[in-house]
Amino acid sequence: MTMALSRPDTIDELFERASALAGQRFADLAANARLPIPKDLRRDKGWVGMLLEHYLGATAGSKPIQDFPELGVELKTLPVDAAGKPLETTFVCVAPLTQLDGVNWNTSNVRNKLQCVLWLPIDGRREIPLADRVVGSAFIWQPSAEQQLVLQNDWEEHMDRIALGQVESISARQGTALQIRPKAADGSVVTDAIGPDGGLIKVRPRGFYLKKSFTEQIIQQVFNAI
DNA sequence: TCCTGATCATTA
DNA sequence: TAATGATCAGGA
Repeated sequence: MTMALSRPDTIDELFERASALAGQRFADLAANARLPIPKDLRRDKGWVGMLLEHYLGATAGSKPIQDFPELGVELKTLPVDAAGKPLETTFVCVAPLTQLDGVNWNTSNVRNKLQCVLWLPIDGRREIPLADRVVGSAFIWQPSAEQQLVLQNDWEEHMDRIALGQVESISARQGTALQIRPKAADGSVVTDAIGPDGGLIKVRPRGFYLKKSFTEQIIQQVFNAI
């Protein structure tokens, strides 16, 4: 099987290409891409995401923008168990910790990234060898008005705390759909943030993540529609 | 058993 | 360092 690796010109083309991956084993996809397949994901946590980006023609890069900016689409793999429940939270983007003037929900990176997402469920069961796991059925999601409101409320609460210098007291338990957690290579990585006294302090970088309960609802809503 | 906090690889 | 792609794994 040969896949085109160019950038898709339309959302339909992107969706068709993603749909064609359904049922395919990682071992075969990796072989066709001439990509070595690791034993497990312990030291290659982003391997599946990178593999599928390759097949879908996403631009490799580290820019804080959507995967398919001309289509306005963000690609997210979603590891699920046998019942189709998410096994992991979903990283959205890095949380801004300084220079918050003028930052609001409508211009936020979170809103931009989540406006239109091509979800690609994948078998994430650790008891299955990585090579034998398969890709699931892709679907495109745009948040409902209700979901947007939940996300906005969470985002605003988190950003309020950050602006008040309380970033270090933000727990992953906070937020209905959107949580804030550390996001770094290790404990040595630090960045500037607003401290309790209003000055700059050094903290572990933080990221916005979608909680499993939220992505589970997204999957359920698609399942119910079928 | 599940979730939070920690961590891994890569690129620019 | 900061962004991308995320999953790991111990403690609650």
